[in-house]
Amino acid sequence: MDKPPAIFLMGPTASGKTGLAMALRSHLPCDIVSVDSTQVYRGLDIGSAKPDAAELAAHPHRLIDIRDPAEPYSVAEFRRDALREMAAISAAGRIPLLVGGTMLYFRSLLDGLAEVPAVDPAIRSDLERRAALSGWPALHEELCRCDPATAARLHPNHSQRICRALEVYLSTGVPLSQWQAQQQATALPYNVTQIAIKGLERPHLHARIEQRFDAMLAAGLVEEVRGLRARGDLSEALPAIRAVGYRQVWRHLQGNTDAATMRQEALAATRQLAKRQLTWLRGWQPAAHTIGTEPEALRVVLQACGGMANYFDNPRGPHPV
RNA sequence: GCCCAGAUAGCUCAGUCGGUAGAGCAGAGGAUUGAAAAUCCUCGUGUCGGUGGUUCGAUUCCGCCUCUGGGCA
Repeated sequence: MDKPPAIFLMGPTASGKTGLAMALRSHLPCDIVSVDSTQVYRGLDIGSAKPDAAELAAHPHRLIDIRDPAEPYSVAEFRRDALREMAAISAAGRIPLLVGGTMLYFRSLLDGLAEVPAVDPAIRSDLERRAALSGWPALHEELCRCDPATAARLHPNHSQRICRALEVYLSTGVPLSQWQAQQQATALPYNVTQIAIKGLERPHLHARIEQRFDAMLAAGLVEEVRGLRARGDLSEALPAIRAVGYRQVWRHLQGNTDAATMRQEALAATRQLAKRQLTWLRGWQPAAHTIGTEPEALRVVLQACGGMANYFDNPRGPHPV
């Protein structure tokens, strides 16, 4: 094995990833990198199930609290940031432990991304304005003319991806499909052990989701969101405020829903998130080791990491640094 | 006790001028290349509250019963 080791710990929301990651650290010399599109935002603490201050002090997480909620983050930035953090961890002779549930982010590390130049944000707002007038199917027809390959893959109602494809073409003059075709195979320079927590029965996972959301409410989630609203510069259009839980509480604070309805909507949104994460995991390539969430899982993890057993004896790793 | 209105999918409800019914939400499955906790696609048989009656045929009309709202006592 030429490449340094790395561990991916993936799983649906509320499956116990964070706890397991922290437990792993007492057995392996690893440092945690968060793979979570919501925990990147400062001030989104309770609702994003961020580890608390004591946990973070004992187990530092990289790529948490790196963004203001008013500034959207993106996969491309994640990939860049994560590779940088992983390199730093490896250079220190430790193992990067990537933990989270944002499956597109994991995917981007495994497969790379097309190198599309940044696009002018004004183009997107213009497209959205036009969509509001004539509907996304009309813009899909337009995409058929400038990027038929991408258009063929997209349903005429698929707002977000039609918008992205059009803005890339309008901004760069080159179809998105062409940028993607030019993408070079960029193998991740790590020997990755992938672990997926997906053994939970659906009713059990739903029960955990409910229990955890009620704990979030008890911990002051509504107050947290009230504070975000009080800033005055945030809106439902931002990815941070669209996050599961935040969106529903935001609507509640606007007076659109009562507390009971807000809770039901948030629970449903969380279940749906977990379902989508499990859909990713079901077809995951290369396949990950599957584990449950109980203590025995730790043993399975360590066994799966057997290839790095030498790290137990030699914390500096198999490579001279 | 009397009067009125309801009772249809897990939930909220629509509908059938009598020919066994369909939306939204929930749920399930899927997609996923710079918003991804996002966005989008597909999937609806349920004693039409119970029971008698009219009818070729009743979830639909009529009677009674049960339950739930509301009103009057």
